[in-house]
Amino acid sequence: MAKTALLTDMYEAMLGALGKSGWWPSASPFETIVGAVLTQNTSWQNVEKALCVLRERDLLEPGRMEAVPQEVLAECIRSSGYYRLKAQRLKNVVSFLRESCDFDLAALVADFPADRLRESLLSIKGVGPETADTILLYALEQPVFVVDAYTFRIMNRHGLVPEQTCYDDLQAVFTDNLSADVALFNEYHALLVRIGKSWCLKKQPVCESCPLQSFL
DNA sequence: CACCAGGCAAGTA
DNA sequence: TACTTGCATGGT
Repeated sequence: MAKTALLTDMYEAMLGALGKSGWWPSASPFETIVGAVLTQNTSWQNVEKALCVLRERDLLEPGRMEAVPQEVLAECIRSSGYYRLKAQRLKNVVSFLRESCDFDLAALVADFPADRLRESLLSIKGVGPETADTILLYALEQPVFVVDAYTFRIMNRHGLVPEQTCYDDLQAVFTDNLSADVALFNEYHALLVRIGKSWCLKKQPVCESCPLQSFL
């Protein structure tokens, strides 16, 4: 299929231009999950500050995050924006982890196939498709392709998907044409985000310096 | 000053 | 079903 070759060429172009990304930056799967919630519609720079505070307070561990009052948790993550909302969302996630696997993330993966696990994650208030897939790929190392606003912008901009493409359809473009490989999906999403940040794909035409220009 | 950032849920018509 | 709005800080 031609799309497979196109997607592979795009990947190689980005990797050649930017190099390996080394995602997800975190010390533990739980920290990755917390970061996934905090980065919802928020710059990673602001998320890092919140993660630093959580680390200092020794709260990047599910049992202690469960124990701390929500208002205290909210103050810790103030820099990440939507902080009252996200404190509630983190509490929801921690409750889910307690009830579903007693904080044993490996057991979570062992007990459910990835698609059932995705449904469970989506049932948590505050966990939508991107956050669920981010948790599955970067924290639980399942071969799930993460799609986000950058992915859509880039693919739409290059005429590869129509304007009103929904999350699942965009995700299918990748999963239907690439092998289900954790390392590949990890790096591919990371590269799309990094390209999206560096090359102004918002209003102007794609810059001449964009590694993806040749795919227009 | 305006605008954006690695979304999501709830409300409205 | 298909929009719209609230959530909120910090950088450019």
